[in-house]
Amino acid sequence: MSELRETRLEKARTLAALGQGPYALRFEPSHSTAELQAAHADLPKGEERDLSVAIAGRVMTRRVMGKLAFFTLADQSGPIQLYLEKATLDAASPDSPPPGAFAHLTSLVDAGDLIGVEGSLRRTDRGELSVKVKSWSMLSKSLQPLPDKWHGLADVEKRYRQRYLDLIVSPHTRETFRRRALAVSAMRRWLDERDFLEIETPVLQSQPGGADARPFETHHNTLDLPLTLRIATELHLKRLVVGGFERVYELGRIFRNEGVSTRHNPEFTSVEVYQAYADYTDMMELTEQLIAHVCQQVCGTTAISYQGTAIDLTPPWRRATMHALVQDATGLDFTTFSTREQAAAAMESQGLVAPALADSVGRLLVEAFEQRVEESLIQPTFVLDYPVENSPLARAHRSKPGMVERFELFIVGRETANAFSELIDPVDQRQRLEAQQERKAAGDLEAQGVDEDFLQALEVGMPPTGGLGIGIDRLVMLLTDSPSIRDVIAFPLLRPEQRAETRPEQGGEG
RNA sequence: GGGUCGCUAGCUCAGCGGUAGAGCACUCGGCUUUUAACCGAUUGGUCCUGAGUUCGAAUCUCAGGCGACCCA
Repeated sequence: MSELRETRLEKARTLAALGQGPYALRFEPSHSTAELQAAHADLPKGEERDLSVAIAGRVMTRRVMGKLAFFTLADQSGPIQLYLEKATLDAASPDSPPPGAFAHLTSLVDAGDLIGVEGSLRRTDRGELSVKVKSWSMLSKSLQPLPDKWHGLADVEKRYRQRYLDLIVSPHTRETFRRRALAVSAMRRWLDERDFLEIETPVLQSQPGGADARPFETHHNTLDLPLTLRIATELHLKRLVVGGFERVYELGRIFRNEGVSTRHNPEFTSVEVYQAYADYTDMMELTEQLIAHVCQQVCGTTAISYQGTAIDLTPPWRRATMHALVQDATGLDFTTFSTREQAAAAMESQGLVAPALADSVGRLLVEAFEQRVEESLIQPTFVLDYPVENSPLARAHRSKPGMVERFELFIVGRETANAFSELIDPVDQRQRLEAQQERKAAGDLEAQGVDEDFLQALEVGMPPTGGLGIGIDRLVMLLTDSPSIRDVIAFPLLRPEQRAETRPEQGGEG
């Protein structure tokens, strides 16, 4: 409450009068708490090491008992105990005005404050390595109380809205974002070492493309130009391959104007990788090597556990065609259907739904896959060979009519990566995009349009190329055992909270 | 878009028609080996918002807001 805040403001004023900020310019720690814990693990109970260390961090808990006090101070690396003795502190700071350095420390420092301390090391009789403090300084006064020290922040909404509090009190949350950073940097390093160049492509585009999704719309004022945020990086990265970059990638933010769920956030991160003179079988190898490497770097193993299920990411991974998987699960062999009606009737006989929007045998095959197979693919599985109708940017299969050379990677029942032997024939590509355009005109909001500039690039000649996209957020969910995508996005999209002061004035009736 | 559940003190929660509660945090007092410190005292509320039912609503009803989960 504001009374609590007022109390802390008063303490801040008192600190200022004592020459203690309360918002310091800088402090130079000599160690992190984890370094101290590691370096002095051998210090026996009740003994001291008379060296001088300086550490900075946030006061997490306070235990004051008369002329002795224990604080827990946490920096990024973790906690350490402060051993605060009145006699030691007062003797080391004789110039401190009454009632003395110890009293100032215990009465003006609250849980949540950032302080710096200098002192020696001591392991207490109870075995806790502690900094025996000789002097201290206020680095930043907190005006807000910390969440419950025992229960932490249990309210998920508060954890997302006030992620800073979640990070302060939840080591698990900190570890999740540390792992995310490790995963992203391991991925970049792996690609860089193999001569892939990361090249940034536009987020603002006049024509969205490269995926089936609804874009966010915006506007450029000076050019008076309607623009959309990118829904994929595909079409620009391919232009770069046309331009002669044989190995390119981009790891960055993608925006899709769709719903929010445990697996979807309107802005998310993908990496797309393109390798000239390669096909989708090369991309399968690249995918399993890359993801296994990242997993090894982040988790120290490729045999992990996700929500209680053991997942083995050690290559090689299972490969199966969509046809075979659907046949195993439903008994239906989609290669034998020549008309949509035939396929739909067969599906319905097996209790599957054949929606009207799925207007071809191929689209029904995908429907059957989604209804009966997808969620059962727990261990990493490459699902091969998709119908051409659903894959306007993938090249026709070398031996299977009506299919394209495409795979999606499924892990724990979720699509985690998507790759093609890229379509490089500009005439075929134009027909495919025009078919998309027709669907769009017929009301399919997610269908793609015809990107003339991209088609012109293809006409200049694009080498045979393998392309791959990986959903970083879903991969990080797997590597951090997180059940929701919001657990791996520091600031997930939420509706703005309606605050009292921003509420509209109560006026006339509705 | 549909369904279920939730929203009460700074935090974690109880209360489920009859004076708004507990633990922690805060404030004050005590305490030199604590680590959810302890002991004692105090303080703290738009019970998410609005309307309705009722002698009386945190509690029941309706509408709305925000969120979680499931489904599409």
